[in-house]
Amino acid sequence: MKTEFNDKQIQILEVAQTLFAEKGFDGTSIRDISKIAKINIAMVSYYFGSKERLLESLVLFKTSGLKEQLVNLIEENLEPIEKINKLIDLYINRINCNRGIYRILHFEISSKKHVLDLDSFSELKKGNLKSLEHIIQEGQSKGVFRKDIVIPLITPTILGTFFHFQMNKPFFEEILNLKTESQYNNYIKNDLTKHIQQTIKALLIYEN
Amino acid sequence: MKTEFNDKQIQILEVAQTLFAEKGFDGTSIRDISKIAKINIAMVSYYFGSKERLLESLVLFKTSGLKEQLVNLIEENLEPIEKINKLIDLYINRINCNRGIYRILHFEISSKKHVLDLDSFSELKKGNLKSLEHIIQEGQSKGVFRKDIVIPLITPTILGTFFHFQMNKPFFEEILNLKTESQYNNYIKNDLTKHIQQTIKALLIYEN
Amino acid sequence: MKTEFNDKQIQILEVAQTLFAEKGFDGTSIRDISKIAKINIAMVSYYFGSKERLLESLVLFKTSGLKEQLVNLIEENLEPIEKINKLIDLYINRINCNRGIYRILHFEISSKKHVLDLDSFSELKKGNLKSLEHIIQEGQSKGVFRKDIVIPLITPTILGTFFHFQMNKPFFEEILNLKTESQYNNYIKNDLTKHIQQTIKALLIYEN
Amino acid sequence: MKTEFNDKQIQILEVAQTLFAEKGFDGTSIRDISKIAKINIAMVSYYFGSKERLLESLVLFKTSGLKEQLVNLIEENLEPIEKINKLIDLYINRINCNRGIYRILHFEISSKKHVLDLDSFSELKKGNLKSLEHIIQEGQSKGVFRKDIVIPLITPTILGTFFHFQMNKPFFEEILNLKTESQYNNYIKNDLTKHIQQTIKALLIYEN
DNA sequence: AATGAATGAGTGTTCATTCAT
DNA sequence: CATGAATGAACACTCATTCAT
Repeated sequence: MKTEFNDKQIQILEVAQTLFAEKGFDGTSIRDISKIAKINIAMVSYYFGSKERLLESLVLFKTSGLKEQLVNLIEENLEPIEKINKLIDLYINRINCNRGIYRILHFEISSKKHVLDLDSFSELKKGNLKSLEHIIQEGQSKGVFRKDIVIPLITPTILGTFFHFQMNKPFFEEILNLKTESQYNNYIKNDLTKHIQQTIKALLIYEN
Repeated sequence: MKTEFNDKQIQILEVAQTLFAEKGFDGTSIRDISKIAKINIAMVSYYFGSKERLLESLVLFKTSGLKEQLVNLIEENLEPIEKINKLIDLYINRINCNRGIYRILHFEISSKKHVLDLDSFSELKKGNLKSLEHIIQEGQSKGVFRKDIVIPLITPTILGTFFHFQMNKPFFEEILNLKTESQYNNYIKNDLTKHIQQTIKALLIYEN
Repeated sequence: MKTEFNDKQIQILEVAQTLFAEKGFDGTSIRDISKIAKINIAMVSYYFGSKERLLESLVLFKTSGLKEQLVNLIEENLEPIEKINKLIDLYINRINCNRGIYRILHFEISSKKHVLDLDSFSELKKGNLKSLEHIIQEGQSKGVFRKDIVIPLITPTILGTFFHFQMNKPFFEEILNLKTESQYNNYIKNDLTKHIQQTIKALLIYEN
Repeated sequence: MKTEFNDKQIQILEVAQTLFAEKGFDGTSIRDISKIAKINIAMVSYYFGSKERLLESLVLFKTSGLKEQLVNLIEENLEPIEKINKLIDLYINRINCNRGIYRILHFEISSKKHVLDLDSFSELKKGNLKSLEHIIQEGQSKGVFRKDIVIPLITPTILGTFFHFQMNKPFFEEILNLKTESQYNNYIKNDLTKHIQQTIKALLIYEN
């Protein structure tokens, strides 16, 4: 599958991301997409082949570059815990910018996995896990992280906390008294991120 | 909205839960439900009014009793950390048994909130939060929990970790080498639950 | 598959036959059918499941009864050659009344055979062949028909001649100077039928 | 309409013939043709004007030369019945090599007659008929053929028998136990051709 | 001379819902 | 009280064709 898209394709992908985020994959029709993107209905099939292949392209489009960012992070000259914190920052930032696609990737895909060719996404997840593993093992060999950590369960805690917060946006807006969109986004950037960082740090360092 | 359902309604609700879990709300048609539940297509609209109101009923039906369980937990004679552990156990157990509905509640509902009357669910979440608050404050006054905890963010970490694991089932089955359904379920009951408990304990107790 | 149809289904089947005859199976849309039959577009799928299953139903509907007619013919007290002539009459008459379906059966189905469940039609053809066989063997044992006849090739000559005439209707209207529909139909009933009867008789009796 | 085609046009025509034979005119899309012929989608419209005009060109392309063959046949020094037999051979051979186009010409064209400019094809048929007429009249004047023959109905019997056999290929493969393609083709070349020749001979000679 | 991009109209089918019985 | 029949709207997708280059 090609990974480069022209302007019109990108336009479609952006609209698709927004709508998928708002209404889910099944809840979004290509009519919706074409109407908002102001393109002909046939364009989606024409450019991407089908609605499902549009999703695949969207995944490819929006996840490109993450791997490089992680590799760069690993090679930075930072303490392990600082790398972890930066990685959490990176994750939340990226996902926050690409809400639609990540929501779909993590929560809609299980049922469609037989249909979608998402090996590339699986590879991405494995790569991410490897990066995390690398950082944690570095911390362990430096004697600052506990030895008995189940590394694959770290990511669910990082991303799961964030997603759960996002998915229950109206609820948290109410009980945390976040009245504007910017207050909400600031809360994510500051308080929620800090909470996740604190949680992971405690888990990595605290001796039960 | 009434909270009692007859046998046929319950039958529909159970099938709906299963299918919603498998294919999502939009991905499930009334036809699917009526075929598997072996009832007439018109029954869903007849009994519940519409597909969306069916979902509301499902929420009501499946979340009833949780509040009582939490209140009972609070009143047990246990150490705060033991209460937290038990609460995590309780959550994961319940959600694991009612996968469909919880998945929908947490990840599909935001987009439908304008349509669904989910005040009752919001109330439930607030009640849950209150129970958690109660336990944590008990631990704080006993001097075993840190004072600077943002309590509303504890639930996202507990549930988010679990959901993220669930939603990426195929991925974790592969990298954790869980070959059978029972191995997978055992991993949740033992390892994943322990991971979450450990995480929350570290967060509550560890002084940064 | 059920073989009884209600009024509306029959109405659809009749319209389908006409349109299939005029424009072929692929050339006819269910929109065309529904418009002319003055029914909702969804009715076709609703009643028959799909366009292809509509064709199957049409085959079933229009071929029913033929077998009985042939069996009755066999048992009549007639000379073999008279039975053959009557059988040709019967064929041409039936097919002429159900042009659409027979045309499709003989000329469109080969490419669709993997899709259509037409065992029943194949059975019909075998039954017809058996009836023909029976009559010819009777004639052979009476000493009036030749012994070296390849019976399965008789039907292609009977039906093929008729179909070829039909399919080239405009051509034959021109060269035979058949100006009205009734002239054309009369030509089939009299001259063409006689030609086919004469041909088959010559083939069955004439010693090379 | 021009009757000469360049290499690319011929390539398209060959592919079109194959696909029309397999799936019918309506069942074949320009996309199918262009994909298999490995040419641009727009080429068909560009070279031939439209899909229907492509069919017209195909007819022209594939029927050219037949007339000459027939004229040559007439002028050969053969007995009338031998000419008839040779003509049947010629027909079946040609048609067998150009199955697609003849099938369409005889069975799909009636419905499209308002659209297709097939005067040229009609001329061809008239020419063929004239050749047949010539041979038969020769036989009649030699006293070997009956005088009361309806000549225009001879062709339907020759071609119709063959087409009907072809169109019901799976059926005849089964009941005649023709297991391979070559067995099937041999049956046509030998048995079916002989059957048709015998039939026409009987018709032409046998006095009722 | 040839083609990639683009399109409006059309395809068969499924949807949640309504309604007469 | 319950349901089979029916429907209009929407679905994803394919069609033959056009047009700027």
